[in-house]
Amino acid sequence: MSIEIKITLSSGLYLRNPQESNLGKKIIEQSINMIFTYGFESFNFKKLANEINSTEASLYRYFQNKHMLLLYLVNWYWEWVMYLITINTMNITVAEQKLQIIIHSIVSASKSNCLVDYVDENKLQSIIISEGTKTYHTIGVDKENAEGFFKSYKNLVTMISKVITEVNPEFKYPNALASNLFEMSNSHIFFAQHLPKLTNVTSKVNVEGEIEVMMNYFVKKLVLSK
Amino acid sequence: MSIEIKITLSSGLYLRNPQESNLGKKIIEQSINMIFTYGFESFNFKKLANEINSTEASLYRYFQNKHMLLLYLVNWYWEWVMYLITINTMNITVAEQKLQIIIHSIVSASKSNCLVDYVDENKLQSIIISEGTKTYHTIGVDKENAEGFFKSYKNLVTMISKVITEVNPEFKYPNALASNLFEMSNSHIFFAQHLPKLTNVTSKVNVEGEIEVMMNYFVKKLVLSK
DNA sequence: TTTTAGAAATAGCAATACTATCATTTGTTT
DNA sequence: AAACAAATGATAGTATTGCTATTTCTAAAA
Repeated sequence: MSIEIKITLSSGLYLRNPQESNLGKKIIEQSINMIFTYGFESFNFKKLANEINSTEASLYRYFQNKHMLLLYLVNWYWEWVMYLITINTMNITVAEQKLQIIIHSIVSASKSNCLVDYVDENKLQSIIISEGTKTYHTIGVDKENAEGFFKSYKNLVTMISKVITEVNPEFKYPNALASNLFEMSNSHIFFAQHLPKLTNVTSKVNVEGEIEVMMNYFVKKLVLSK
Repeated sequence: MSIEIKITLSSGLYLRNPQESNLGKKIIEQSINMIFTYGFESFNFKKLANEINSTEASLYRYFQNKHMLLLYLVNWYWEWVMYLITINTMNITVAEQKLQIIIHSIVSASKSNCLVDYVDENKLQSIIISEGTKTYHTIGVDKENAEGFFKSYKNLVTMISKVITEVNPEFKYPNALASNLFEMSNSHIFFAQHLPKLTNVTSKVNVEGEIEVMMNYFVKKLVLSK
């Protein structure tokens, strides 16, 4: 017996809830592996179906297409980070300290214990870093936003921005800083690995640690200095 | 008669230099129009060929594929911003002021006078905002980086980081801030239009102006405050 | 036991992402 | 003006992708 935690995601993201069947869980598990390994562009439902000994048609019963599957994974991640922040800041009263924990949660989300066995948070974070912004950099962004497909991200940013405002009610750009912290974390983990000239992270062994220090420094300067 | 300025781009980006023929120029001009209008995903060489009364095969003689064409456009933009910064800061000696001009150049690149008649800088900036990061968020990023396909971006960031260091030699993250300024500008122009909860830009009429103010504020706090 | 929902098997189709070949036009050199 | 090469066009073809549809099988619920 094990405790089963379910992340609740907008039902518009899928045709059939993948959390509620074996095949669904295999789709999530193996799609994470394949997108992680081969990238989103060369990933498709035929290859995934082969890998899990299912058929293309079966996968299309769960997700409209691969874009929706990616959107599902990305929403999962946003909810996962939200969950991490919520439990890690639960007993913290000092806003400043909350913000530090938020930064740590964003940068090191994948280092946390796994929530469900079929989701590899490590690979998932890597997917968000490389493919995450592709979910909204599409021609259909406004329609999908209206359908609530980015709600988890907006909630996350709203929540972080509230803590920023708690730290400094005068600060004018809490939402912008909140989204920037998330994007900055992703960008610089990617840059450190692939385009090191675009960052100042030098260590190869403790990329996340260095980025956390940098982001704390940025936040301190921006929100705390007068 | 007109003065013709050519932007020099790495020859690895194309098979045949599009700047050196009529067809080449039409490819650039019309691909910008089509990617701007329909997005990169639903853009392809067959549609482009139809639009300019050419053939698919002819386009493939200029670019290996549509990804390389996008990379070409993005490199063009990076060079264009570099050019703008260079001429706008030419006679400025105060580093702090240079940095302000850099921020203005990044945010309002499209507002500047056109360099060549077949490139619509306005649409090009919009493409960079929506599709730009897709050029390096691919499985082949390391190989393409080794071939120098991101050199223009790295040069731009290096150049900006030098000015940041000039302003404050103690500042530890000049490269990270430089790339972040560029990405932040793009992100928040996009967010203001499509996902306003992720930013604090409220005006619909002067998005660029507000972002410029915000970025100047960030830079001031980060680089100038002690 | 019947019903039924989910999944597998199979087929097929339109679009995409190319590649190859050959003919034609255009521009350059002599 | 003739000869040549380079660029482009026309046409065809292939493998893969992104789906949809239909029919069969299977296992669990009523």
